[in-house]
Amino acid sequence: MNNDQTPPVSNFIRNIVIRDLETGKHDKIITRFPPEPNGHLHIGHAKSICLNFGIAAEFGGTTNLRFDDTNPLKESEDFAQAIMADVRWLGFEWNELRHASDYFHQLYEYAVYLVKTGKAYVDSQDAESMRSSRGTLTEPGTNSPYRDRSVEENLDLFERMKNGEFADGEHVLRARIDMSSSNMNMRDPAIYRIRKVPHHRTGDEWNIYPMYDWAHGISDAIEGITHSLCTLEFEDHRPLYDWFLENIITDCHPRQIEFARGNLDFTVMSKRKLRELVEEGHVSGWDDPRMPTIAGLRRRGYTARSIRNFWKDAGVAKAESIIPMGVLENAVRSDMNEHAPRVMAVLDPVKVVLTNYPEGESEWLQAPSHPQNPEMGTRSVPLGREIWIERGDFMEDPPRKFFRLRPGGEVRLRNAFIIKCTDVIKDADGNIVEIHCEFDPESRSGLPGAARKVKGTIHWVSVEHALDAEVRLYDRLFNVANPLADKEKDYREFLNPHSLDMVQHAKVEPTVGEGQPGDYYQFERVGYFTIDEDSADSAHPVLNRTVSLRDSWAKLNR
RNA sequence: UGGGACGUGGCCAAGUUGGUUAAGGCACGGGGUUUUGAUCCCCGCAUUCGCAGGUUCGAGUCCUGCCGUCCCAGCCA
Repeated sequence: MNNDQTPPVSNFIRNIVIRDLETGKHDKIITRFPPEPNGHLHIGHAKSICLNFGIAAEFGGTTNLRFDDTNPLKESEDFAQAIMADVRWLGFEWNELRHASDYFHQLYEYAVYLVKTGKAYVDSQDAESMRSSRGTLTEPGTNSPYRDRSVEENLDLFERMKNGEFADGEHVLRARIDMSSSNMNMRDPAIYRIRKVPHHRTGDEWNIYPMYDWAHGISDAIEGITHSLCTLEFEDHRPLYDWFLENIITDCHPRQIEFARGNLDFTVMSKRKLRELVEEGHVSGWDDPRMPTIAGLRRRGYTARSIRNFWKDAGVAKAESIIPMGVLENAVRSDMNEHAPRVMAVLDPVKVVLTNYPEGESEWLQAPSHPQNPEMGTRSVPLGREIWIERGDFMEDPPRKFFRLRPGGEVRLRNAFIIKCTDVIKDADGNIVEIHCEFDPESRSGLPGAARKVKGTIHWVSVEHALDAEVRLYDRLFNVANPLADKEKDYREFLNPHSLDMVQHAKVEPTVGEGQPGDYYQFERVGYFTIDEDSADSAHPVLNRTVSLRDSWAKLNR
């Protein structure tokens, strides 16, 4: 299957980079991943991370992690720390850690330069006036009455803005470009606003903070970025990005290239909505295993490798797309199939008594940790007279093609021997409480008799030795593919009430007790499960279902 | 109804400066192996590239028109 060793996939950005290297425009590629520390990273950010770090690494270049921390109202060091942890967990290491705030002085000096060259002015209209004079999509804007202030006055005002002589909103520094531009971004965009609030890195040093457009391109130039990759909604900002770099003095002019975000169905991806889900308690936190956040996926059991492979498979292009959740699920299945040790666990247990097995005795069998990969070794699996099997693996009156246990029928116990159902014990209400079986000693794994063919093989766990586990069965967070499609209804109305199904007393093999949080297993015939961080007691582990196994039997019965 | 962008099979997506059989993955269908109805292995799956014209010996690749979808009117990023 796909893995990191797989050859790179062609895409238009990679082609541009290759060409720039061939033509000698650049001899080293430098990219950056520029998150705003105002929330947690999600699977969509992972696409950008894989792209930025991946493309630089492929061509021997480097990537900086740069926090776009220009809005102290929304940002915090906690988010920054979480973001760094997520990037590293995904498997990437930045060349340099930078912050837009590292450049606040340079950004300010460049702004002064812009004022001096007559290309920026202090506007003293209030926000409302600015909005109304900006025009509309089809009508040009009108010039601010303050647009033609003298350079001296602008310089004085801007400095006083910096010095904290004015209140928030009193003035704003604007670039003097073109109020009638068909591109709204060019209608004298604000480049500095007054915000008399402390910044998580610069404290109360500044009373003014640069806007994204001003800070971003210049930060790129300062760092010598060669290719500034961003998402499609910034396409309209490119003329501004270029205008700024053309109107200050710099010998570096990175190329901004836009690509489409990666959307997934059955979830929401906007930071605002994810925050709402957390703050309103619809999920347990940013790392709730149902969240599309990196932290959530990690806790769910997704491996970093599977996420990288997912984005590699999805590709990079400019067409907006929505990728089925099944594709992401397939990426973990594929990765875990290769690496997860196999183990047996019964989620919905019913007791089976092997009537011809000696009472009071038990034994330890050796079972392969991974049948297709002997190098993963074996583990010891205990077996006794009483075992748990999956309730669904027995039917009194089964439909056609049911290969599991039935009255009088035979089935193989995985890694053990063949058993035959001889009796079914029920309670007063007719519920099955116990199933009696006889085992065939000749059919033990390893013996010649094991070659005997029976139609089905089921998993089981020794009653005496079973660990009592809490298993959390996760499903999609929403019950519709696109929770935002319905304009009449709020996306929260589509939250899937069954996205978490807690199983309190699942029975698992003893081996699982040796695992640590983050370790994952394949529960044979069931799915892939990861030990949760809530797992404190090795005798009572807590496991999250990352994803189920493919189930063509269930599909057949749909 | 201003501007910017996108439209290749169910979902992604590759398609070098037009050259002739339209990659690959996922999904799907069929077959085989199998002590996981998993995995794995075969085979199949767009006479066609949003639509309509045009240029050309030849067009997904060029031109024209049309249709559809997305983004932009924060002192957010």
